[in-house]
Amino acid sequence: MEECCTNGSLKLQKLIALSEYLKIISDANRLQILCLLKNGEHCVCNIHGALGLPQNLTSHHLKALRDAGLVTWRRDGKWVHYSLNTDRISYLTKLFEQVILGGDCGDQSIRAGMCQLQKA
Amino acid sequence: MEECCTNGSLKLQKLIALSEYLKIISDANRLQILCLLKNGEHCVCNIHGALGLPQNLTSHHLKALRDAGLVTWRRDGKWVHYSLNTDRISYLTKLFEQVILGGDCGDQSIRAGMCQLQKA
DNA sequence: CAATCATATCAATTATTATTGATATGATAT
DNA sequence: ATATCATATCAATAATAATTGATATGATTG
Repeated sequence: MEECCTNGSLKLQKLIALSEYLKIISDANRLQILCLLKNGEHCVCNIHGALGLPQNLTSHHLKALRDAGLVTWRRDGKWVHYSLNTDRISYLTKLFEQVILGGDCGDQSIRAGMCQLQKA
Repeated sequence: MEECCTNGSLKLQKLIALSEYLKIISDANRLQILCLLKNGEHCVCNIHGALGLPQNLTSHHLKALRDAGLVTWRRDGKWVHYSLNTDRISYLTKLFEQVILGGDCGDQSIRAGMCQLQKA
């Protein structure tokens, strides 16, 4: 049976995957980048201009988003344009719903309202 | 007009609030705690037992979740039982949807596909 | 009230991440 | 080819957060 808190269970794998994504998007600067990209693709210069971040820091955060697969990019002459990877955003959203909102933990070994130690 | 990337805008405030929540739940241990609490309230002993975490570390993470308002607790003799604050979870979910999925950035000063620097 | 149990707090350490400054790369224009 | 522009990378530092060990608190039991 699929369990929440058991080593190696599918639910735990999903939970850890979600945790990794959330670490990436929980940075306010990166979240702003994602938000900005909702209205279409932008070059790095626009992104760091809009957010008031130094260029290298912007690149650094974009790399994190790229590595997580949350954005894609294309080169256009001197410029590089970034876009949302909407498929990956959807996947992240699905994971969020499954882990945070989805049914109960599934761990039958621990029942609500019945403290294990209370029995002893 | 409500903007994404402008100082003090409502969207930015929401974005920062979301960022704070995500920092709390992006820790795998805390995410496991939340997941475990989906099947009802649990005492600290069950939580640290189920996750295999030391008692003090579990308390530490529970404090973070409490401070963020994501869980509530009640004392029951020697035990303390924690539960999800489902209202707050719903609010977090709403924020997530608004910031991540909601309409575009709203920042008219920067238009998709048109690099500011390109004009110069 | 002394002992014990469940939980919380605190200080110290370790680990992780963000930020900065300097430099490299890859493209275009002169 | 050289200069310049846009972006990326790298090393160093600064800032944050997780973990540990020791101790405190609050409740219960004998």
